[in-house]
Amino acid sequence: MDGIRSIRAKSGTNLGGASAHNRRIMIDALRVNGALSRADLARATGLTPQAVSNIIEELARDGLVRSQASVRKGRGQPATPYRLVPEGAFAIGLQIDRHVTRTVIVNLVGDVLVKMEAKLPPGGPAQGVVVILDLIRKAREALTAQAPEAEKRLVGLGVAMPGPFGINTLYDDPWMMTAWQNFPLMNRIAEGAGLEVALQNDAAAAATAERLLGAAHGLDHAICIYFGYGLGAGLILNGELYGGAHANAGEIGMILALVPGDGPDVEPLEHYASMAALCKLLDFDPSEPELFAMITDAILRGGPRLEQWMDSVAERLRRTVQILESIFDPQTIILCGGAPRVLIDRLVEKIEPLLPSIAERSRRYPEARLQAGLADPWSAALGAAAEPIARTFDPRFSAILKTV
Amino acid sequence: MDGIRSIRAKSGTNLGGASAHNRRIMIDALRVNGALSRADLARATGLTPQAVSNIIEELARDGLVRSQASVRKGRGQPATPYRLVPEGAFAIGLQIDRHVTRTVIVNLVGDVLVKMEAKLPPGGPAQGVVVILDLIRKAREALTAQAPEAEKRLVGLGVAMPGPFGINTLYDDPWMMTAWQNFPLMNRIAEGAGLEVALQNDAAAAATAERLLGAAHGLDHAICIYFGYGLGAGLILNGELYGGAHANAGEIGMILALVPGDGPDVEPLEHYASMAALCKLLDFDPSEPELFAMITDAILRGGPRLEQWMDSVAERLRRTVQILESIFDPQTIILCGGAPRVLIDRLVEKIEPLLPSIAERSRRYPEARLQAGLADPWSAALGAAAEPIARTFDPRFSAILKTV
DNA sequence: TTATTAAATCAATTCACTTGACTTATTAGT
DNA sequence: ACTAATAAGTCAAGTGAATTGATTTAATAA
Repeated sequence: MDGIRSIRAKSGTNLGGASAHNRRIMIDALRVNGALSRADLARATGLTPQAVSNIIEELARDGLVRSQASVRKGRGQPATPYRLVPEGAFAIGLQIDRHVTRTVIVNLVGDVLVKMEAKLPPGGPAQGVVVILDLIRKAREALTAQAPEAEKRLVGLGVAMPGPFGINTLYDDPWMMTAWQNFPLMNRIAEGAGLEVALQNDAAAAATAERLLGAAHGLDHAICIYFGYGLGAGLILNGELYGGAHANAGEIGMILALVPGDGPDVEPLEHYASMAALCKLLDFDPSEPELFAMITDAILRGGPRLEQWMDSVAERLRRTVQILESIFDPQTIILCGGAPRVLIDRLVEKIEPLLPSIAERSRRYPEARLQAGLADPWSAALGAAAEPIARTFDPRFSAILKTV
Repeated sequence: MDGIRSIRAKSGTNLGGASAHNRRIMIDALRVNGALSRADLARATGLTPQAVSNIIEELARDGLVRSQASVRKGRGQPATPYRLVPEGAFAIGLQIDRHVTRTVIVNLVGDVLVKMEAKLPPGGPAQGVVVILDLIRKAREALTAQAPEAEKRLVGLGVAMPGPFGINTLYDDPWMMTAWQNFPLMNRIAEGAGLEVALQNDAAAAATAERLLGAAHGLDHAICIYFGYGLGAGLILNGELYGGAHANAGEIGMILALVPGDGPDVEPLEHYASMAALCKLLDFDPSEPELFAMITDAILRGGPRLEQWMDSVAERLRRTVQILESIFDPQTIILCGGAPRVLIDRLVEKIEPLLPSIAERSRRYPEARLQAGLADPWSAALGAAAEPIARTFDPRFSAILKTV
């Protein structure tokens, strides 16, 4: 179809693109800095005070920002700070996991307003999608009960699923959800919900959440290692989530040998370091509703088998962190996950001390080389909800350009 | 100094930023597609024909593009294609290596017009900078002899040096050029040459060269593994070189254990896979002027020691490729280097077959998963020269924004 | 009390892209 | 050979968001 004219070019832009960008940086600045006056915004963004005034006025009219009491801070007319209005926008997040689906609704600042989950029937996507659409409907009803005007301000629906996408049989195993990926799920959900739908893998979603309201808040270069049922990484580069050429970037669970002593038939990292591996070790059923509590208990009880597993996982992750630092030179690396808090915290402890790398610079950031992030069964769903917010309001190159 | 106002915000933009971007995408489109009519450009970029007409007219006035004979291609008025004018801009590249410094001057389309090198005196940067400035002066004289108008059209001077930067003693070894990095070299060169100066590590420079005129031409997601005296990677993400938070991204030479069988005291990858390691193996003096010829001879002669070394390097790089594919999901990976052609080609051969990864998709690009790129002692210098061209003419997010 | 400083606005201007009508040059079809 | 259709490209007026420069407002310092 594009065989006739296969001209490769980037998109142009115009006044509208510039204007859209300026609106986004205002919202971004308020999100990162809390509350700022127009004069502050003008200085920080390089725009003229007049331009900022016009933009803020418009954003206020749209219900996205609001002034608060003016503050005297020295000579001169007192400044009127503006802040984001939490009820300015809402977004739905949906996580589709192996045995369960979860939905979350957040507002502009990332407050969670609705949380609901449902068991997925074993019949595969054709039956699953019915459950999913029903769950979304119920969540929206709950939202409307809390905030009657919210429906009008829904900016999108984000979906998080285990990756990688578009690869049918790399390893023919139950670790991947092949059937789900081949089903036209996004179309069905978009139709059913009447919203813009975007798909991310779990790790990317978790990174989106970390950036909106977690440890990566305001950072432009951060790597989030997502320790969930599988293992992945969300890459925040230049302030944006990086997806690679086919939206599968960050699949660190697929990495092979890492640890001294590994034999030639070593399996992918994910087969050692993941909740799936832990469930196998403890002989827990991953579909068990009380899984998180059971794992938390098991870790608190301790025991040699578990300690040994955590030590070996920590050793692999220590190597992984060193690789990621060498490759990305990030501000920080965040270990987060759809895993119990204790597990993430214990792993971060055990991964220290880190291996030498280029991140070992004399003048470090406020940020540590490695830190713990969100650890919650809901973190992927939360990240899915963060995606439409980020896509609508975060400054991004692609938001400036025309769509051809 | 910024303790008083520590407001974190992104820059805004205006008509000027949009306009600058549109000029850049025109040049980019012509670079990638060869020659295009205004109508083609309008369709490909999403701008109106009128806007394209104005921009092209201006670029032609500035001597950056030129029309060629019009072509009839069916019904309708024949199109007038435009192409880049090679003499529209020039840039100087400078490579500072352990024992030698090289300079290259290229034009807008990447033709090499001048190539010169000089031995670096052992006295360190204070004496080295004299040699360097003298070399640059001579190169410019040679340029003026060829193209009298070129001096006015010099857009900058790129410098390539071994990284990492800003890290004094990670490994205290002669592999790094600590003294050089602590010397205010860039200031001295900028003063001496009267040009904008930018610093990259060798691998980043090589990637810049691959993108301007090598295997990554027109690709937006490519990883260039640079096999030189050290080992590094240049990361082309979203069409731009990615430098990380501190310009040290891509230091894959620092990665530790990789290969099944490595012991716990494994050294960084670079100590196995690099020209430095090869020189050690063959007992060659790296400062030897005929080094490349000697290595080429040695490889053509073959021998068990060399084969074994290449096998082991190939095994490590195979793992590295699998890691990079898993992490970046790129369109392709390019093995290039300041190393003899035969070595690069033999390594690419030996690295095949690649390990399974997410890059193993059914519908591959035209591009292979792994391919050989530029292999030349001059490739880092060439890349250094490509940097100012890229910075001045390539579409980039930061080029749209105001400088605060 | 006055001068200084800073926030914020008003009104006019600018500039690059867009819009819509028009010209020019070629081929397809009768 | 003529006419209609198609496409490239231009002309001239219009648009919209940021800029410019003057002005107003409200605070503190001297």
